[in-house]
Parts: sequence; structure tokens; C-alpha cells
Amino acid sequence: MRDISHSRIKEWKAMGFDPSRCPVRQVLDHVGAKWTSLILLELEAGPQRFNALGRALPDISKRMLTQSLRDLERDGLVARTVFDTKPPSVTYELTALGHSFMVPLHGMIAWSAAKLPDIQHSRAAFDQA
Amino acid sequence: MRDISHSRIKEWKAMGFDPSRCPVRQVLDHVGAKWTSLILLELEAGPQRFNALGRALPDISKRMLTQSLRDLERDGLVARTVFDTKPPSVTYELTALGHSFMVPLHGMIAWSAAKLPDIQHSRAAFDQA
DNA sequence: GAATACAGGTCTCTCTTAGAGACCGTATTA
DNA sequence: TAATACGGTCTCTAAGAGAGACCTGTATTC
Repeated sequence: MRDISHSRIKEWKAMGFDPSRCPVRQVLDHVGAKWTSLILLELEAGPQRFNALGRALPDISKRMLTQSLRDLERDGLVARTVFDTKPPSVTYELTALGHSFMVPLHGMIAWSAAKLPDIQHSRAAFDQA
Repeated sequence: MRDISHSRIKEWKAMGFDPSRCPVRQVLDHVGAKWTSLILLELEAGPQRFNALGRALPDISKRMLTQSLRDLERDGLVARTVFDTKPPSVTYELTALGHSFMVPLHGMIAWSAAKLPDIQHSRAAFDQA
């Protein structure tokens, strides 16, 4: 599927836009990344420590938690702070950027909650056919 | 990571909520599914045929296009119509539910576009460290 | 002073997926 | 007769998700 035709994406391309590096997709990748949104929701209530997050997200592995937090930190949505206490402790918290992201995220969540019955109904009809 | 502590997610659980079947995640999975959002954006302008979508999305394979469209159809965001013409043609279009989804999706996109400089700056700083 | 528990991770292994591209049957066009 | 287009399916491989063992270090308990 290499050919290109008249399309919205072609228009974007004409404006000097590289779809493979699409900024929208870069953000949406995060949203869909399975854990990042849940982590952000946990952090919305306030700073949390690493293992506290792990306990809060029952099915996450440490590996995925570490990786997700690194991604969020890299993008500036989450700040990591190390306290040089006796067993060193680390807390994670939302940055201003992270807080601003919660607005569209809650938009998505609200839509999901509102439309879930429709979706489930549609799925049931589709699967039964 | 099996233990559970005081947390938002625990509260949800207390309300009879199974996180592994979280409706929010079910929706967010779509958003992040790499192609579904782009397909929806293409369809927002109007109905499209299968191969037209393929041409519009330069890097998608037929397999992924088929699969993404099936998922969207199953969830009732997209409607599939077969015309029994000589080479049978198939068109895809947004349903009312699909159109309603565009609202929070555009919210996400607007956030991405607005905050992209911040994110890129943060990434550069993180990677250089 | 040995044994245990917790902190915050990393490492390795497996197993599921994403993605590329060949293939298919029908039909029109050249 | 060959080439093209339609709407897909099939197979193969390479990447990534996830589980859980392991590690370094301090404090607490016995």
C-alpha cells in the first residue's frame, strides 16, 4: 500500500508533513499504551512511590511499570524524584504538562463511559452474527 | 504485583469494578491502536472504499487495514456496506457513534498539537542526559 | 550476628502480536 | 492474452509484552 491518492493525509503531506513521524500518533501511542493512562490517573490524586503504584495497578509487572514511567518522564508528563533516605525512596508525580493532559484524557474517559452500552451492544450483535 | 492497597483503582474495585475488563481501557486500546484513529480521520470526510483507504494511509498493510476496520465495525464506530456490483465494491463510513467519538479524539489531537514543542523539548533534554 | 523484609529496580525467557508481502477469484480493459 | 483493479486472506518473521527470578543495600527482628 504505497500509492497515494487525494486524501486528507495527502494534503498534510503537501504541507510538508511526514505521517510516519506524526505528532498526533506520538501522543496517541501513549494513550493507548495500556498502562500509561492508568498510571496518570493514579498520579492525578497525588505523588506516589514506585511500589505503591505497583500495588495500585494489580496486573502490571515491574518491568512494564518501570518502562511506562520512563516514557512518561521522557515526555515530561511525570517527574521522578529520588530521596536519599536510608532505603532510598522514589516518588513520581504529574508535571504541569501531565496535568494538562488529563483534560483530553478525561474527555475520552467520559465518552467511553457514556457510550459503553452502545459499544457492548454492537459487539454482541457483531459476534453473534 | 498482586497486592492491593488504598488507591483509586481499589475504590473502583470496591464498586464492583474489574480493572482487567475496564471499559475505559477497551476504548483507549482503540485510540492507541496505531491505525484506527487515522482511519477514523480519513472517514470523517465521508465514506471511503477499501482500497481508497489503503492508498490514503501510505504505510498500512492490507492485513492491518482489514483488521482495524473489523474492530471498528464490531464496536459500531464504522459501518460496512457491500454493493453487489460487477467487481463487488465495499464502502466504509462513520456511524453516529463514530462521529460522536471524533469529539474527544479531536480534543486529544488539539492537545498534541499544542503541547508538541514541550514534549519534544523534554525528550531532547532527557535523551541528552 | 544471622535471617528476614523492604526499597527500586534490572535481566532473561517465552509467547503473543504487528507488519510485510504473496496469493486468490472475478471482471474489465487494452 | 495479458495487465489491472476490486476486496480481501494466508503465511512468515521480527518485535514487543508480560512473568517472574534476581540484585544491591539498609533496617529490623531474633
